[in-house]
Amino acid sequence: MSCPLRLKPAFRNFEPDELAFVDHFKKGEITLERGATALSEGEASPNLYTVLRGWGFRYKLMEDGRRQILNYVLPGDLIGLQSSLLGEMEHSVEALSEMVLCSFDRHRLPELYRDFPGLAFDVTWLASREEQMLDENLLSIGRRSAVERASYLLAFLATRAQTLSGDPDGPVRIPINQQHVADTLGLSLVHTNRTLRKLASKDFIAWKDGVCIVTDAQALARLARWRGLGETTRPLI
Amino acid sequence: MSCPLRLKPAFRNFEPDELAFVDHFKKGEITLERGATALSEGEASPNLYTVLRGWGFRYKLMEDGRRQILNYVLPGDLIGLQSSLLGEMEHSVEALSEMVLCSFDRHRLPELYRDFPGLAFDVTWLASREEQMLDENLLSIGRRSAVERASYLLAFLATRAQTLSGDPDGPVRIPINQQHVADTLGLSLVHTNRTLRKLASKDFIAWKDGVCIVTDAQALARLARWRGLGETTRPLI
DNA sequence: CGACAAGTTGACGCACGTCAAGGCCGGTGG
DNA sequence: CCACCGGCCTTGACGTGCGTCAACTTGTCG
Repeated sequence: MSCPLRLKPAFRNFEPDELAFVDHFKKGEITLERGATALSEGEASPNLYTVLRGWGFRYKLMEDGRRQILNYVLPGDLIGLQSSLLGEMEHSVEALSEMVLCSFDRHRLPELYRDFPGLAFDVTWLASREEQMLDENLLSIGRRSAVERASYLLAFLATRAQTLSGDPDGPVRIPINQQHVADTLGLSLVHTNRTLRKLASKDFIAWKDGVCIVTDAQALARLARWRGLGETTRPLI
Repeated sequence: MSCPLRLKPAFRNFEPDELAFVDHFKKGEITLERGATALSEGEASPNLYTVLRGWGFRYKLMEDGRRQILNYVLPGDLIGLQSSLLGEMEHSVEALSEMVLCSFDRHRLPELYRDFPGLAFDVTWLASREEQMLDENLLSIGRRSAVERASYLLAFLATRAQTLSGDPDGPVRIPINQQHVADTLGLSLVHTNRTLRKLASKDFIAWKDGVCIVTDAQALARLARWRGLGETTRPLI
């Protein structure tokens, strides 16, 4: 049951015994429709997942309906770690496209830590990287203008997608709509639309069939004054 | 060299061999003045620290000087993990008061993972908790109004301080000024001041000698529509 | 005494939010 | 075949929360 993701250059190579354990640790695969909820705020999921295919997003809701998207999840990302460690999810995860998840039994996480320190290190690595992304996101929402924020977000997502696909240039298709962008940036839908139109008029992006096409990620990064991701190869559980 | 922090009820108990390793892992103690920088963006620090005493904050800067405070660090928090795992700090840490740090050699982290899975688990736990705090912070900046944001921040910091002190009520002294609040909330200094005055006029907080006194953390939490921290006892490295 | 850090307040402008309407498109049902 | 609908994007008009500029206060330190 070898994982097709492992072949990608973005991921680090594993030792045979590590691979054997991960296979063994794996419970099964789950397919989600676009719009389906992978994990819900408040639940104590028995599972931990690695995204194999598709896009999703993590978000929080307030009682009165205000929604904040915290980050996006792409293939190779680990989700549900919070509930595994802290007992309960404090955010939800929803699929943006059809999504395939690889599920693990969270009760066997101590086993992983006991027998495979290299993999345990990788779990921490992934958590730390998520933290780093959140830091940049916080800077963006707190201190960037609307145009800068939108530019940053799209450059960020395009870069992540490019790293995965291995094609650092060329247009990227991001399966989100403007409501997602608004809820990520902390802006209203109307103002988000006006902001995105500015980027579209410069031909940095385009909207088509309800998805965003990023045609010039570098220009967006420059506009946002964003340095880019310090990408090295990464682990995959 | 037993740590005075360990005696506090907020932290979990350790096994003797774990304690022995942590002692052994420990390189020394560092004292920082108020305003001193513990870690700098861009550097690859050879150290990992646990805060023993005092307050600090993590922040990022943009080239043009805009500053965003990401989170605050209190006793028991681990700092410098990013640089240990990902190679380089993407944020800085500055002391808000005199601060004592316990330093560890980051090159020995693999050793910790290899021989003490329980401690490795704890490191991940701390990273995951940090992520959870950032999530709430992001919701706050993205979706809460100025008054709600300020209320949330002060309730949050007061709660953390109370958990550490073991005194869940009573006034809390938070060693920050209004510029820190502004840079945390993503607001201007002037508007932050006006917002804080509203909270002060309701006697939820007071400013004195350049520090904030929180007198009614629960009222602040209610105002911010914040559910509070899901605090259990926590590990300490 | 001046210099500086930190809080406070008023006046004014702008970036953003809100309300409202309309267009485009694919899906569904008569 | 058209009628209707819902999801999504778009645009105009107008209001407001917050930013900016500027000045004053108070306390502390030299």
